[in-house]
Amino acid sequence: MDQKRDFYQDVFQVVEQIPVGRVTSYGAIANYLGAKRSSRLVGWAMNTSHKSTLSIPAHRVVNRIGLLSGKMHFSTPTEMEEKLIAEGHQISNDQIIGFDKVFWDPSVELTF
DNA sequence: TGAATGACTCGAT
DNA sequence: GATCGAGCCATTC
Repeated sequence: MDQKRDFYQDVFQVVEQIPVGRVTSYGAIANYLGAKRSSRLVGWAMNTSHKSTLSIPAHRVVNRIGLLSGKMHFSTPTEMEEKLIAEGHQISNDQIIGFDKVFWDPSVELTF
């Protein structure tokens, strides 16, 4: 399992690379890792990230439509949108407004 | 060991 | 254009 942990480490590293005021999607991270089909694993990585001592800005990671699908996994269901709002984002109906504008694609920004 | 689940995504109807 | 179903990979019970 330790080897599999590297996958999480990579996910965490990518999430930490997300600049403030920008967000990305699980599929984008999975695609960057070369496994866009493993988007679910990214979600699991976020779940495990909460256990990690590292502070993973999981609130900057949403599904492909900018919906806060994982807000319910935070300490409080509103913590995710609260943090996003604190970074200057606008949330409407648990969805990020202008998601296309704030979308941050690691495979493009990091120019792998 | 086997089966079920999950913070997703894409394709088909 | 919108809705429904199947797929994929790793972890957990």
